[in-house]
Amino acid sequence: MPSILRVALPVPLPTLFDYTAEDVGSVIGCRVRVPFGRRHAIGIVVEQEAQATPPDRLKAIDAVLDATPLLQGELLASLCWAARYYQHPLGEVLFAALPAALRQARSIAEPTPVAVQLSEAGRAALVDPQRRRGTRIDVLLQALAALALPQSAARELAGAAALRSARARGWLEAIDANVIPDAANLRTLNGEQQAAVDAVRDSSGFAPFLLDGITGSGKTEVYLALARAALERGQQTLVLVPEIALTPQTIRRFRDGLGVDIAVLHSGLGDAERARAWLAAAQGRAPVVLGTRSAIWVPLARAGLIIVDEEHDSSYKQHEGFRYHARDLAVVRARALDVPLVLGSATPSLESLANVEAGRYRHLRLKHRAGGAQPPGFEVIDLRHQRLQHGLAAPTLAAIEACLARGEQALVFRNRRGYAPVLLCHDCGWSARCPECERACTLHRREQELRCHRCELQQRVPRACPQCASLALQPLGEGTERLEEALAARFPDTPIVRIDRDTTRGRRTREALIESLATPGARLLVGTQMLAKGHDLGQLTLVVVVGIDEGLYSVDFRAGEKLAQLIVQVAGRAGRAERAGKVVLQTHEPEHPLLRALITRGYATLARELLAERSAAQLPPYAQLALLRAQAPTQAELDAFLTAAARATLPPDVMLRGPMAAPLARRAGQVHGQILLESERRAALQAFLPAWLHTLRELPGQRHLRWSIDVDPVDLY
DNA sequence: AGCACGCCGACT
DNA sequence: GTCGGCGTGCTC
Repeated sequence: MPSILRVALPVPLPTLFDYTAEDVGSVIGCRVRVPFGRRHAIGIVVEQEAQATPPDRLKAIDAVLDATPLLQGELLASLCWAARYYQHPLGEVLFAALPAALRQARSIAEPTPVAVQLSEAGRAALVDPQRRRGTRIDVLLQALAALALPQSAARELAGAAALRSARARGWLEAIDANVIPDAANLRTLNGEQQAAVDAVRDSSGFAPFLLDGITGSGKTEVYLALARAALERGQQTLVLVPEIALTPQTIRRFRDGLGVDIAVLHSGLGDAERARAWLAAAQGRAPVVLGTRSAIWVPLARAGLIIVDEEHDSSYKQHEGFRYHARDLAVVRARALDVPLVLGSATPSLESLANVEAGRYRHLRLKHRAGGAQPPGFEVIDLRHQRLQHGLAAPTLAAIEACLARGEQALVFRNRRGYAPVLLCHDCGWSARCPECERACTLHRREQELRCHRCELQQRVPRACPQCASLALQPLGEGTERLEEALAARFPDTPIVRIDRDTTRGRRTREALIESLATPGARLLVGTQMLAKGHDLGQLTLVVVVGIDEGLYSVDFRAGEKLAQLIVQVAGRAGRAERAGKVVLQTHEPEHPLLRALITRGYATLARELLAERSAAQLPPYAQLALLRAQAPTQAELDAFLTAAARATLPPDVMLRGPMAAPLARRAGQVHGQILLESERRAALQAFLPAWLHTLRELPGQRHLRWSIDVDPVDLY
């Protein structure tokens, strides 16, 4: 019987397209090639109904491209849910979830084996007296004599060439990576860790947990034990980590801890590799999938557990196009898969803490540092009336000096790279701005460049002010480059390592730099966010945080939460078993309530206070937001659209604020504006949005206009 | 998003 | 006389 297929196509249209097909069987979730306008396109079937006499005017599909569905069951349902929730066209959502290699008509790459062991021939070769010893192949055979290795571990051990030639000689054979080798080396858990593991392991079905553990408390050990337990039940674990945390160090930790090959998904991967990891997960061959934000869309044939590490991290929110939040979707998927979910953080988001308060998540706490290290103490340095040397106060420098004199290591943290965030003319007030987006340009002195950190646009540094020809151009404020220079001048005999995006171009240099930190001895580190988490920085006993005042004065309602999280995360780098670390905070507002609360009462108490403020002000997580952003070449065109949008008839429990100018209202020759929708009830907002967006699409005069909707925006820019 | 159709300016 | 500018409209 012929059927009608409802097909999602990768176009920014909020509709599905219907086609006819003859005798295709069940093809929901399969890719199809279809005629579309005057061209052909690849789409995904999302609905199918048998119909003896299809209405004419429908075109027929060209071909079904998959024998088995690429997207199915729970994943397809979650994707449909996300498309509706984030108000994004389903076709684009489905294609965003597919690895690029599968978005085309190409057939699926043959999977490669994920673990290797010695074959019969390999065992014979091992004892063959004729065979040369001490070669890389020999090393490989010796290692495999003891136990099977994940392919990646074998490659790392002997090199790709040796692996290839050993396989060519028939000495190796592929085995199922789900065989759990004895190589897993899990550390013994302390009582708190064990209690957390037990709580999750004893849960059944969907069960969300907030694993709230201070830095150094060993959250990763808990993840490993849980993943191991899932492995023993023959189930898969999906682990999400923030962008900057997905390092070879992290991957190795999971692989060595579990003794299985880890399927890694991140942006740096080639199309083929990505497709292979994705398919391995889909077919249930990958026992553990580790990835960043987009890995939330991996299909899991035998799901057992989802883990979101550093769940407060804002890199889980996609900032353009399909603006989803991977942490929130982890909840959706865990529920649909009926598996436990562990959200881990030393500084949980207020959203997750509110879910704990509401009884929706269970709260697991790790209050002690593994190995008995002391938590660091805080010292606030009042910058008022102080003479600063390149942003550093005398007491700060004294603390650094004392630390170095003891032969210990200090970290100076500044969340701005470059030399100075602003270049200002002292005579006329001109400042260097990006010609594209009008933002202040950062001075990079070594390269003699002005760079825009938003659009990465580069200009030469002018010798004189372009406006008044004065030579009095002054760098204003300090970035990591300037701090490094100032510290090098002040402590000429101490080695200084700067770690930011400028000094770590290329993955390898960053790893090398960080590994060089492990050697003992006095040393100064200067760095950005990159240093705030994930890495083991060795022997720090002092952390100095520069530039926190910017966070205290920000208009963003989440600025306080973000600043507190940053300070706690950076502070977590300090201290070791024998000696408690110290954290120096420089500020012009030593009495600021947020700082006082954080230092005297700690993050948990501060978070509770911030939640009370959010509740009183009716802000998230106690209100739901959606932000309409629009841009046009002229103010008139923008205003016409936004005022028309604001005229909508609202349901009683949805509030509309605006139109208002966006922060950075003019950039790239475009005027930006926005409208904010608020509601106490998620359902009310969700019910209103589709109709509203429908009327927006119908509005006339959208020739030069671009607009988008952001459900649950993380920053209102 | 593509890709066509369509109606107005400077070129072999 | 045409090549091509991008405005506008459609895609089952």
